[in-house]
Amino acid sequence: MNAEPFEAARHLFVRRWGEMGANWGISRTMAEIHALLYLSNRPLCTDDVMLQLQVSRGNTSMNLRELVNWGLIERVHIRGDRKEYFEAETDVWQMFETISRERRRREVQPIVETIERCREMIGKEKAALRGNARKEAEAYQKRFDDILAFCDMLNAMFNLMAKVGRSGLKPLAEKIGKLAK
Amino acid sequence: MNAEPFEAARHLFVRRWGEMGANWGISRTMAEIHALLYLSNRPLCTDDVMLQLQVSRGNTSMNLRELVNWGLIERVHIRGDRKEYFEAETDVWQMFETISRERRRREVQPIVETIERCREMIGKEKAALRGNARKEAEAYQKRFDDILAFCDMLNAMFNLMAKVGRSGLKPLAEKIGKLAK
DNA sequence: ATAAGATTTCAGAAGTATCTGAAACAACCA
DNA sequence: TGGTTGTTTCAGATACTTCTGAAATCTTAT
Repeated sequence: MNAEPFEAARHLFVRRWGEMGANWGISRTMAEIHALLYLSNRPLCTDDVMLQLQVSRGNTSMNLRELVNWGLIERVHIRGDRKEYFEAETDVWQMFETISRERRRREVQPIVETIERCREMIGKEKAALRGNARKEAEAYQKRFDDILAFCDMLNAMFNLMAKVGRSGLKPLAEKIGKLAK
Repeated sequence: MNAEPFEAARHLFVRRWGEMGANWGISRTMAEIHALLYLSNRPLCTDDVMLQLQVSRGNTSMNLRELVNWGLIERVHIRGDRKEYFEAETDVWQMFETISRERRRREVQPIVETIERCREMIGKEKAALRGNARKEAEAYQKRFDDILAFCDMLNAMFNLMAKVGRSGLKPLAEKIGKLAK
């Protein structure tokens, strides 16, 4: 029996996951490391990752740390071994919750704050305006408000999905039903 | 009255929208152009964009074309003017629908196909395996299946939101309720 | 203490993505 | 047809991101 019968499938998956990461603003290597750990049935150490992906120690170290910061993998210790090992979260709904929460906190929140600020800036000017200029101010406000409302709704949806999504559509429907009343 | 009372707010918004784009794998300039057009109450031409954002003609032309390809802006013609003008979609739910559909088609679909292929590769090997190796094959399949199931669910959610999201939570709840039955 | 093993850091190198500007092209007009 | 205006293209330049590797740091065992 081949010691690595799944190598081909794993390579394929790791490569694609890396490409996806690159498309979505996550470094290719970080995504590849994540894919590798997601598939692995045992914790891996820095050298395992270096060997599999052919990347440098420094790069591996930095990306592993970043993945730990994101909460997508954790450090685990193996008795009688001084090395640190890493293990990925394998519940995809938990992964979804983690990623969406982090990205919202890091990247969506600042935008929302900026847009609120933009809205206020227009609000202050509006009082002094008449006629066309006032109309324009209102149009600007509407555009900002539309985005803010959309963000609220999206946010609510993501929270709900993270909370009850894994158990299927039914509990989700009930929750939304209650919210919508 | 100042001809541009909203300049500050617009600049702020354009800058942030550009940063967001950069974070999410969309070129900063493309996102900035989109922001500019989203706020504008009239169609803008290439020179307007060049002037506002201080970017070259070539860059502007390429990014405008890309935005048209995405379906986020359209070309409009103004009578008696040979120049081409551009106008953004301003319905944020329509924007959401367009962006999520395009990104799924371009970026999620290939991953799903790859994972299905990975699953099959394992499936083929599995028949010949016994004991531990078989267990491992099943573990691999489970990981792939989990992601596929998650993608299906997410896909369904996005379709629903695109369809009924703009009218609030209530119709969404009803739709999901029906689906979940 | 100190030596060996493991990890982190970061300056500079390598690799990507994006942008510029000028030339080629296209559309229209007189 | 030739001239004018507007648009697209793309090779090379620039800017940005990611990676390497070796030195510094930390950790543990003796």
